[in-house]
Amino acid sequence: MSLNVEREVIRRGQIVEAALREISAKGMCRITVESIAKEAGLSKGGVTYYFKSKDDLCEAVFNEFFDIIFQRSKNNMDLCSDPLSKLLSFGWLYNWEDPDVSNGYPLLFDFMAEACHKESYRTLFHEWVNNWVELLKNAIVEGNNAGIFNCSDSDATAKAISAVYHGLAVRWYIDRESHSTQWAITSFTDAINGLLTGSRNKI
Amino acid sequence: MSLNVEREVIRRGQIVEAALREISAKGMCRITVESIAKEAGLSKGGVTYYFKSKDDLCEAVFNEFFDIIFQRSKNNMDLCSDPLSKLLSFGWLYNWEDPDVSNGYPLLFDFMAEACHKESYRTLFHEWVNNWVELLKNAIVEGNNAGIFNCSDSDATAKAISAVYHGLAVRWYIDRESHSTQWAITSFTDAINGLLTGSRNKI
DNA sequence: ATAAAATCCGACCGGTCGGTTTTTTATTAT
DNA sequence: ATAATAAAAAACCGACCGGTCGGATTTTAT
Repeated sequence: MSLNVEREVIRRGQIVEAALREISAKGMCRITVESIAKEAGLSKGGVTYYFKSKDDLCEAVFNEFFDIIFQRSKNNMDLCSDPLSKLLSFGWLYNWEDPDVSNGYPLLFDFMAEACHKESYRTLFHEWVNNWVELLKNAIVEGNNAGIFNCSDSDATAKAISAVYHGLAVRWYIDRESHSTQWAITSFTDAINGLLTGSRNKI
Repeated sequence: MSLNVEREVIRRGQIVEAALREISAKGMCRITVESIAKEAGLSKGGVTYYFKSKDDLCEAVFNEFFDIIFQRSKNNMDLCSDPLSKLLSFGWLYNWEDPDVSNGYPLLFDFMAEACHKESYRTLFHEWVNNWVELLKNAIVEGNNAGIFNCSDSDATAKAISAVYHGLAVRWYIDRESHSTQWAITSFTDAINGLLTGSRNKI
């Protein structure tokens, strides 16, 4: 019995990871249940045994993906001690060598395109952003208490920081010839500084 | 003859606009040549007479879309006299009532998802961004000359401003309950200020 | 050892889509 | 008026996809 459960976990993991690679490589509307099965090393029937529909599987993929990125972000931030470097600890998301990164953006873009037409995807996105914002907010409040920042609206500021990172990442990923990693990091730093000291947080 | 040309221009316009509405409403992978034809008020054969493939048509749609947005941005900016308000003249892109806006984002997101897998889309994106950056760069240089700004790297700064706007727009559009228009505008203003005076432009 | 349950396979079905071809209708030129 | 040409509609085709299902195989329980 416990071996069955074990196997189920393993199989679902295999399938989700294969689907993740497939979506990232080809895009959601160009993949099939069969191509995922092949990538996972089993048959179409095998996949449908664990996921009752393609949509079902895709949702699992996105959940997994968001989880991975968030966990890594959190772990990375926890390595930093001072509040400002915590806010700047997302530089790893501009690292091409990292498979989570290079595979991640196509996935994220596909997800957002879908989110325009699917309520459930929008709420998932909302939750993901929210987790992220909470992380940033904690760092901001910490900085406020330490007298480094002086943010009266930590929530809005955190949301803006998160959004700014995203915007820079889009350009960095899609139009890489014109948007270097250095450009992204410098822009990120400068923009965050502006947000921390901006009109929203003036007394 | 010239009457035929006239008609062809009109028809192609009809079809492109119908396709634009369809893509925006349903997403690229859920529309068909037939649904576009229906929306345009003619038959499948009528559409393929003017566009030899679906891909062909989609490319025309994106070209049209990028053109519209850029032209409106430019016109709007030209209404402003001082450089700073020129940089801030993109507020209309956070206006739900505007159909170009509410229909535009799903289109843009679909486009970006596709761009991950299609070289030609990436170059189109590059050109679009570049046009936009030139616009911003002009305003920055103007501000430099007037002694209002002091940007040593107007290109990188312009790119960052453009990217920041984009990032805020994504959140504003997809997770609207948590990201108000006021939030977007304030964030935009503060971030731009940070970019204009940031480390990149320090002597 | 054997029954029962879980797992996996691959053929198949209904339906859809993009693209092509054929037919019909409208327009133009002589 | 009629032939010729262009435009639009309709019919059709081949390919593909998601989901189902019967059965083979493997694992677990008795």
